[in-house]
Formats: sequence, structure tokens, C-alpha cells
Amino acid sequence: MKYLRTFELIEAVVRAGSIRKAAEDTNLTASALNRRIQSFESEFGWPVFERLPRGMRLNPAGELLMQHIRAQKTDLARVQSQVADLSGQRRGHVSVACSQALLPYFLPRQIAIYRAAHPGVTFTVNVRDRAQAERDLAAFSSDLALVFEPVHLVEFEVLFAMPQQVHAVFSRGSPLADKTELRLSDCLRHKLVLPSAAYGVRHLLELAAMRRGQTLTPALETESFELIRHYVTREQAVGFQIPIGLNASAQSGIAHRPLSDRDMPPGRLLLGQMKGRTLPVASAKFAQQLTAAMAEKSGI
Amino acid sequence: MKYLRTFELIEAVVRAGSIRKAAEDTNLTASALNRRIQSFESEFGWPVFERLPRGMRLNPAGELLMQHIRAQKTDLARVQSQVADLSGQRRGHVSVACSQALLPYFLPRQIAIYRAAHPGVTFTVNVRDRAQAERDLAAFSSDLALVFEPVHLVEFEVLFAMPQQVHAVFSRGSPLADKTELRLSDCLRHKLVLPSAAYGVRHLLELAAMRRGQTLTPALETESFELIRHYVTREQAVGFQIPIGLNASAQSGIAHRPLSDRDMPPGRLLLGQMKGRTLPVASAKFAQQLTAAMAEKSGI
DNA sequence: ACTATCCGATGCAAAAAACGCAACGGGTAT
DNA sequence: ATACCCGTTGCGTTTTTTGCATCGGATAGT
Repeated sequence: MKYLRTFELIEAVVRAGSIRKAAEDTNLTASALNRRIQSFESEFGWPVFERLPRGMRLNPAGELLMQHIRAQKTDLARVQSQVADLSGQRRGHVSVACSQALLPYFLPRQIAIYRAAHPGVTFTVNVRDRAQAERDLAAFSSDLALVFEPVHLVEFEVLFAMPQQVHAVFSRGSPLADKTELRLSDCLRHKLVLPSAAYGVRHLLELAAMRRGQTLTPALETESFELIRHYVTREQAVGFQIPIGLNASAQSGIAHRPLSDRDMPPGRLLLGQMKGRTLPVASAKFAQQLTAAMAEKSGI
Repeated sequence: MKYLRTFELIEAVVRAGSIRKAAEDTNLTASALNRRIQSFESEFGWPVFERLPRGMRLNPAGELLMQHIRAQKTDLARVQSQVADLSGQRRGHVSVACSQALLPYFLPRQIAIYRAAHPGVTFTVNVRDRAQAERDLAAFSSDLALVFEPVHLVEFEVLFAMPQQVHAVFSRGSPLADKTELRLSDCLRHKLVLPSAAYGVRHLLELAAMRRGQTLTPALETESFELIRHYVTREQAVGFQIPIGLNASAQSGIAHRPLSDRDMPPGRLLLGQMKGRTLPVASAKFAQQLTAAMAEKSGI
């Protein structure tokens, strides 16, 4: 879009940190770019950048402006998507920020279903911890977020909430497999394989342990849910995950069972968007599909 | 703003209904304007106007685009207002759509108070019936609406609700002045001076009359609240208004008293904005002031 | 303390974009 | 049939934007 070229140039300067570098990225000369920035600032009424000896940085007014620019860009995309929709075409792009738990089974299946119906729609999936996922929404870099136990919940509009009890994951030979009800205290007697602090499962475990006056000392702490699943087959240890990322029979050698809800209430897997935003058609439709799928899973 | 000149031109064409007329309004030639529209449409990806033998009209895609244009323009104004605010200046403009009842006392007083504190802020007050006030919000032509008993309430975000019992208005000599409790049936024995159907007071009266199996046959029906107030001093008649537009001792010759709430529950005077919109600083602050003033009035 | 380097800003000429003028073809109302 | 109003297009002119060369200032490294 030519008419918002100025905005793109401002974004480029923000990214590059200086006019000269941004000029290379945008195939312009520094002088031309400089004058566009200056003339915009004079129209806008206030300077938008701080001039530092090493380059340019947004001032507070500029931060406000950048919000506007991002909002305006995504809103235009939404309009184009709606127009494409009413023209009978179903095109568009969906960007999702999600927790790792959705990667193995849930999201690939849902995306495949959606794309089977609408091959013109493309997807971006960004793996984020729960805090970062919310920031992505606010920065318009993702349309939807699927996160377990989000942190802030400001600017986050919940589209669907799905209860998920934390499951213990262990090798098939583990003694934990025999209990009728799985208590947290049983698990804590084993070696622990825990996700790092940024994740909701860890957060819930810490809370539950604190209530019992205990502390968690993991033998292995990792950001990779995949590593957790595989590690418990190598050492007699217990990991923790939510069931949406687990599959009864898929991975040979591991088993999983829910923790007793006497020890820990179920967490919530939330589908959400940025508060007040109107999503592009494709994203809105995909959110509907996810909601239906989550509702069905919860019902069973 | 130069960079959104294209948007202004599109708006001008929409307003004028043809390129040639819009060209005059914008001090351009038809050819130049035509080419800007065409090049925009080609960038945008779809035609935005229908070409009719008598001019141009928005097609459905154009309607969607216009929403975007309006939203984007007001959002930019909001950003500028916020920037002005953080620069220590308090500039800006507030536009209010309101019912007639607010005109004699409430709004002039509130605007004067606000402007005494912030002389740089200017105001637009548009008198609208309750349906039109809500449409104004949705079209971004007003920031705030002050309406009695709004109609739709979709896209309308309530900022404050103030109960207002309908008052009967009559000349000081009227027999109604002597009753201890003013019943609707007492009023209906007199000649009626009623606001027209678009107004909330009339709506409430119709509802109350219907509950009693009666119909309202006004001697005088008008859109002017001012006329109602003055007419009751000329003929032995009774009018109806909400107290915020009345003042105990201001207008000589008229008196007013609330209807019994056995006949009619109080209506609600609502301060609202468009749902999900972030208001410019000046408008947001003024809304805060109005909220405080309404809360104080309700408290007494 | 000094120099090399990187920065944004500006004067001036060239290139690109926007514009105005005139004219064309098509539809409508009289 | 005619007059009128519409959007559209070719072409020469005007305005705006860009590239090049250069200046002055602040910093980092020596």
C-alpha cells in the first residue's frame, strides 16, 4: 500500500535504529528517508524520534504513534480479508501464538482440517510462553493465542476456556501406573522433570507444593515439553504436562494419568484474542472452529 | 495530514456522489481525482465504488473501507490528543451527542467548568434523539452520547447510568400543584403536551399508559422541549420532562413534580461511548467529569 | 588528547509523481 | 434528436520526491 509508505518507513527506522541503516533496508538514500521522517513529524505536530549520537529511538510520542501504526495496518488487513470474503474468495492468513502443549496433536489437526476446507488460507504458528503470547497479541503480531493459565489477562479477551488437569507422565514400568488415584505426594517421591518457570504447569505445581509446605527440586528442568516426554523413558522419573499435548497410545513406553484434584485444581487452557479487536475473517472463523473443537474435547 | 489525503478524497467522493463535484470541493480537477481513486482501488485490490451513469456510489467493499477510514482518522486524532497530553498541553476537541434535556442547565455548566480548567479544549454539541445519538457514536461523529433511555445499546458502552424519574410540568396555578403524590391518572385528566415519538420520555409514558389500558392523545406534540416548558404557561396543560432539564426556580410561572413511581419506574439517563473505542484524552477526561457530576446529582 | 567513525541534516540537480487541460464515449432526461 | 452530466484517457506542465555530495556534531577507541 503506497499511501502508508510513510508508516513503513517509520517502522523500518524503528527496527534498524538509525536512518542510514533503515535507508539500506528500504532501498532509499538516507537523505530521502530523513526528509520523509522530518516532514511527517512536522505534519504530526511533534517529534517522534529522539536523535541520539548513534541513531534514532522512539520518544514517548513515537511509542504511541507506533501503536496506532500497528493497529491501523492490521485493521486494513482485516478489511481486505473481509472484502475478499464477501467477494466469495476465502483467502487470508491466521497467526497463532501458542503453548508447546498444542504442537504435537491439537493444532496440526485443527489447521489441517481448516486448510482442507479453505486451501487459500495460510498459517503462522509461534511457540510462546504464556506471558510472551499475551504480548504478541497486544503488538498485533498474533491474531490468536492458545495458552495455559495466562499471566496478566489485561488486553486479553477470552474466547473459550477449557479446563485441563495436570497429568503426570512416566514410563510404563513405573510404580505410579498402579495407583488408583494419583496424589502429588506420590509423584514427589520420584525424580522430577519439570518445565521451567515461565510455564503454567510449573506455576500450578509450585502453588500446590507450597500449599503442602514442600519445595520442588527438579532433577531436570527444561523449556522443551518434548524433552520431558522422552526423558521419563530413560530414567525412572516423573514429568508433568496437560493432556491436550498427550496421546494415550501414541508414544510407546510412556504413560500418563491426571493428578488428583484434591491436590490441585484443574488449570485453564484459554483461547483468546486482543481485547476489542476485530479479527480478520480467516482468523475469526478459525477461532470458531477451535472453540468448537475445545468444547467437544471438554464434553467428553 | 498529507499521507491520508487519499482517504479524504474518497470521503469527498462519497459525500459529493460524483467525482466531478468532489473535485470542486477539493480544489482538484476531475481527472486528477479520478486517477487517485483508480490507483487506490488497484492497490487495494478491489473496486470501492460503483460507477453509475449519474455518479459514484460505494459498493459493499467500499462500505467496509469507509468504516476503516473513519476509525483510522479518529484513532489518529486520539493519538495526537494523547501526545499533546503527555507534552503537558491540554488541547483537543470533544464532541457530544445529547438529548435536549441536557441543553438548558447541565451541559452548559459542565462545559464551562471544563473549559475553565482547560481553555485549549473545544467542544461540539449535537442535539440528537436517542437513536440518532447512537448512530453518531458508531459513525465516529461523536465521542460521547448523553441520552435518556437509548434504543439499541449495541455498540454502546455505558459509562454511567443516572436514574431519572419523569416529571410533570405545569403552570404554578395548576391544581396538580396541590396533590401530595402525583399520579399518572391525575395528569391524564388534563390537556397533554408531549414530546414526539423519538424521545425516551414519550416512550416511557406510552408504556405506562398501555399498562393502564389507556392511550395518550396529546393536545400538542413537538420535538422541542423548550416549547413544552413554555406552552404549559399559556394553556392549562401538563407536559413531561426529566428533572435534569428543569430547574426549581429558574423559569417563572412553571412548576414540576415527579410522577409517582407506582405508575412509572424511573428511566435512565446514560452517558456512553462507542464500544471498544479508546477516546481522545480530552473526551475521556470530560467523560470522567460528567460521571462525577452525575453521580453527585444522583446522590442528592 | 586526538583521530576515526558513525550519525542526522541540508543545498542542489535529476528523476518521478501528480496535476490541469482538452477531448472522447456512454448514459439520461427533456 | 439534443443537451447535459458522467467517468475516463492522452499529453504537456508543475510539483514533489529522491540521489549525490557535503557539513557539523557526538562518541568510542587508542
